Amino acid sequence: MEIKSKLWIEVNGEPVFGRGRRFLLHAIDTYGSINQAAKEINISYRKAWSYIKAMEERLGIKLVKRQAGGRNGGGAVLTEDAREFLKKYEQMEEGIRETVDEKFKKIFY
Amino acid sequence: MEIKSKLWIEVNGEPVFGRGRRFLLHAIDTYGSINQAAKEINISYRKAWSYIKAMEERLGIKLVKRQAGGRNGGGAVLTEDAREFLKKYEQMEEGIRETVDEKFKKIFY
DNA sequence: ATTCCGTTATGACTTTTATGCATAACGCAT
DNA sequence: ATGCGTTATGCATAAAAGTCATAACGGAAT
Repeated sequence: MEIKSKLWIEVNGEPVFGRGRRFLLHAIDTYGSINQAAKEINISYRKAWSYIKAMEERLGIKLVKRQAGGRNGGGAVLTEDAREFLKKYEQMEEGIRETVDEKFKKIFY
Repeated sequence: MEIKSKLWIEVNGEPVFGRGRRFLLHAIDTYGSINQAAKEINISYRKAWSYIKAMEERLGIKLVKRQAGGRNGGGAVLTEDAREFLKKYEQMEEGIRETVDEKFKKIFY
């Protein structure tokens, strides 16, 4: 038996950001490619792409600058806005899970 | 833009308890009927029933004593185990949402 | 006994959501 | 021109969630 917690941000009742999307943006930042990033975090490119599309639409912010074609086939990089958002979210998340786990152990064991 | 958080318990990777189920058990305790409880928390009887079934199977604990037929058509009451579990979960949940909301405001505003 | 009532119990269907597949378009480098 | 690995999407399929209809129950009133 284990405790799980989830944290996400909504806009107009629609989810726009959570742990999965955080991993995705992070991986894009690392690998410079949506495709590569998706593989790395074990989701399909299709899904990654849908995530990004939805995030950008709902947030009204451009998060990923993409280029199809060109040297190495193209790629993707995070915008400054994305980096800022990511940073805030990570701060947000930090400590929450630990708090939850602690509480769980204290009560259920 | 708003923050959302969710807390739930899993057994073997399967969810067994969360806020919705907490409301359900609580309502059953109050109304003495799954049917009535479901209406009260705005879910279908079918869903409520599925919840209970899954919880009991996965937890391996009898949570709701039911009777079909009889005076007033029957009804349902929580077992002692259910009450205990509910109590622990509520302790668990207490304070978490507040912590999250606070953190969110501090960072995003 | 028979009927009535509100309940539990489930199967079957429908709708929605998520996932996966196939394919087009891109543009630099060779 | 051709090749390469990428982004970009429509479309089909699968899975999950939700809805609907109906059976069975058993005490109480008739």
